[in-house]
Amino acid sequence: MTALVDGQVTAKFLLGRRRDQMDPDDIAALERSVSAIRDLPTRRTLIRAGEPVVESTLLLEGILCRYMDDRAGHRQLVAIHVPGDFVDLHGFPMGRLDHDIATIGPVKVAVWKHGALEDILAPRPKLQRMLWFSTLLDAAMHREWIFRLGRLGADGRVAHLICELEERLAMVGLSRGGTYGLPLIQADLAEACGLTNVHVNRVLRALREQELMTFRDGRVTILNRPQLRVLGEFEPGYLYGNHPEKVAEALAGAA
Amino acid sequence: MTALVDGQVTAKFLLGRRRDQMDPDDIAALERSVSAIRDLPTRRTLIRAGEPVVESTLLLEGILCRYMDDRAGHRQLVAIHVPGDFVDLHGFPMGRLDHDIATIGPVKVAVWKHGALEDILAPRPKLQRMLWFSTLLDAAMHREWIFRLGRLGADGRVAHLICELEERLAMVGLSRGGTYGLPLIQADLAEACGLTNVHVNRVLRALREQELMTFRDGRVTILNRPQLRVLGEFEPGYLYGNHPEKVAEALAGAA
DNA sequence: CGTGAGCTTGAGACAGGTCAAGGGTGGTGG
DNA sequence: CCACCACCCTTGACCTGTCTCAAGCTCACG
Repeated sequence: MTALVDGQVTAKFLLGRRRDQMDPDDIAALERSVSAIRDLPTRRTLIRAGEPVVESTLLLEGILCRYMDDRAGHRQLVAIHVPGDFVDLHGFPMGRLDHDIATIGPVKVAVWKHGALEDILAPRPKLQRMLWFSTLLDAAMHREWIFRLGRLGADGRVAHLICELEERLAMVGLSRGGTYGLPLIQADLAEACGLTNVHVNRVLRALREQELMTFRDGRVTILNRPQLRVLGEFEPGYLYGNHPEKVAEALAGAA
Repeated sequence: MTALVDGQVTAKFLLGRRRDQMDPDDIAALERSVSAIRDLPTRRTLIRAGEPVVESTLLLEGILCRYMDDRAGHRQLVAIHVPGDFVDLHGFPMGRLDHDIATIGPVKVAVWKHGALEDILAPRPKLQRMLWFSTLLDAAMHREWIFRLGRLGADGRVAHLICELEERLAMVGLSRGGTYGLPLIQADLAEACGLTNVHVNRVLRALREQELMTFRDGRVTILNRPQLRVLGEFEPGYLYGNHPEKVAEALAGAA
């Protein structure tokens, strides 16, 4: 349990998206109804598929993932979450999840009991709309992942993911100048890209040799953003960022 | 413009899911606020990525798809829609879409102006929750498609899709006894499965020779449902059907 | 009866998987 | 302080699933 300054818990929620359109009273209501702040260790499963979920989780620090296992036990990541993401808000309207959620590194999260959400949302259709919107961002990213797996080769898949994470982390102030911390191992990248870890290793080498990017010791450095985006066929429109052109300029300037 | 008996437009919406939990007054409000019923021809693009969307579409008859193109112009389907699906409800909270929507065969749809939705949803948080839920079904299916593309081989991908469509069509009464109409061509299946049409053709032959299923002239016939589901690693939980065990029994009985 | 859209099959190429071995590094315990 | 171990990264050799290219077939329709 960590003490946080009032108004800080949701500080990154929808940041870079529509946070500026949120009603301050709605934000205050959300802040007031948090039921707990928790720290969780590395590689811990938070929620298992099928079990009833009675609370929802906003990621404050660290990286979480959602995944599904195939019969042989091989994991497919279906989402990677960064701070500010309302990770399992899907469980609120649905009542259970169809996949597992787990930490990758250590994380800090805030949780809301679904009952508390019910109470604050009933009289606040606009806030409910915002939460709805935030789950649709997940859906948009899911679609992009389908595209990534269905149409891109191994290099493109890795490049696309690295570009997406840069953009998302930049929105919440966690990526600057083309470099960001990413506490994944190569096997995690493989599970996100539908590849083997051996092949991800080769892809990373190729990207390094082409001087497009590096990924070492949990840190990504993008060396040639335009080329990396071409390789990954990355167009950030699906992230529904506030100021896509301004972000693009800022990033170009920083590179 | 087609005349429909009052109360029929949304008859399939959430059918087999949570339709029975919907408030009759909410349904009536939805019915009343329909702005048009339209018939659309084969292979027609309805909505293009990025353009502002001011109305949302409920599919009444036929099959629609959502897709994204890669740089070379190759299409990746990210969703296939069946009657009862509120296809582009995502555009209501989001304002625009990140992908295109097109018909496959001829379809009949109902459309709602977003303004009309705003009006009926403001005082109806429960209805808004239902619409939210329906978009999260799409997200759940997206996740399953990610799994399909990331972890299954060609046979499994096709098998999985065929099983999913059977289950979804059965929920709205359009699949019986393991057979259903599916007005796709092999190239559409390929675009949904991240494969080439040549390879889909070979996969279909293999599935036919193993007496698991056939697909000819726009009709699917499932010959060995248990084996097909094993091959596709298909578990219908992600479809959030009302009575998964009853559905399973009914289907087993019909086979 | 010709034409085109969709289906089918074959042969060869290649991306990525599989299996196997070795190397670096940090943590732990003797 | 060193030895060991676990975890992760790296590389090589070979294998296979899927793609590519190409040709022919079927059938509905004008």
